[in-house]
Amino acid sequence: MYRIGELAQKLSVSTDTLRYYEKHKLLAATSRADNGYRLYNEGALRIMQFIIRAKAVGFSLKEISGLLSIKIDKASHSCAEVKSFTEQKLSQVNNKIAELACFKGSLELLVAACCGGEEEATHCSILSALENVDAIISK
Amino acid sequence: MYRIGELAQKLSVSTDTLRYYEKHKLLAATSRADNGYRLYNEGALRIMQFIIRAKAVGFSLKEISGLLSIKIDKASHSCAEVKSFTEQKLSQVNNKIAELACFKGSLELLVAACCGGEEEATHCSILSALENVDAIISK
DNA sequence: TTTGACATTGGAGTTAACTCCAAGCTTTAT
DNA sequence: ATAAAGCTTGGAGTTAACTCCAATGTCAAA
Ligand SMILES: [Zn+2]
Ligand SMILES: [Zn+2]
Ligand SMILES: [Zn+2]
Ligand SMILES: [Zn+2]
Repeated sequence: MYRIGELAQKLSVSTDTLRYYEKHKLLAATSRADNGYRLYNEGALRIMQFIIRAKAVGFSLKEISGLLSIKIDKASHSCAEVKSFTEQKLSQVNNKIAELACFKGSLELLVAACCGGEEEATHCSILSALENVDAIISK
Repeated sequence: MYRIGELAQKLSVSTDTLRYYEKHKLLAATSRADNGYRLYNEGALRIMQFIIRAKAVGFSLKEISGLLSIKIDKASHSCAEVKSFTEQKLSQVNNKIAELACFKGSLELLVAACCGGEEEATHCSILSALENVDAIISK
């Protein structure tokens, strides 16, 4: 059994994070010592690793909570369910990427058009593009 | 001069947004009517358009605030300054895209490996990948 | 004249995932 | 004996950009 600090160090997270996850029903301590200290077993360690990996893939804690309840009782859930969950996440990620790609494109245009010199910004194409609807397109 | 509701409608933003921007020093009303109503002139309209365009390009309100103070006194600032500001933003956007691309790649692997069938999720490759460090890589 | 639309203010609520804090235990080392 | 390190709790603070609210005032139309 690990005390909270040991588990935290093993996983490179903070003890606050562990307590936060407990408060938010993601992972409770396995038991408590006589003095009230939280104690975690290997199972808890593996669940934390699950959570950390799911986060690394982009799932939110709320979504991970959903995944955990499926994982706890796999027999009551189907592959279809898990896959559609994952596909939904993927499509969210794709949407965000598209939005950022749009930002990226605009910013690249702005950067390319600006001379970047040390003179006064009175003629700066970046500022005029933001002032003037078609400043970049019309060039 | 526009009242707040007129300007909001013209720009497709909420009146709350306009008041919020005022509170946060992005754009104050040009003046006040005798009854205390905010009044905005064409200059204010153009500044709002600047803000909206800058947002569309990915700048945060805080960053836009910086851009506005440059824009107000262009002669005291250089193209170099504006360009580096924009390049910084671009690099932030690129970092975010890279992170999301990483999520995307992992999620696609997960989705591809799962059969998506209606049977029990006991054998689901997505769940095992999240449980087991190398579940996907080892396949 | 009374409704309805519009405006004012200050301040609270939202979301996510922590992070920090104070006040107070327990344990271990010196 | 005491100090350091670790643990407990509840609760507040953080960030971004709004959004919503209540209580109240203004103005035009029917
Ligand atoms: Zn220039
Ligand atoms: Zn320039
Ligand atoms: Zn399957
Ligand atoms: Zn599956």
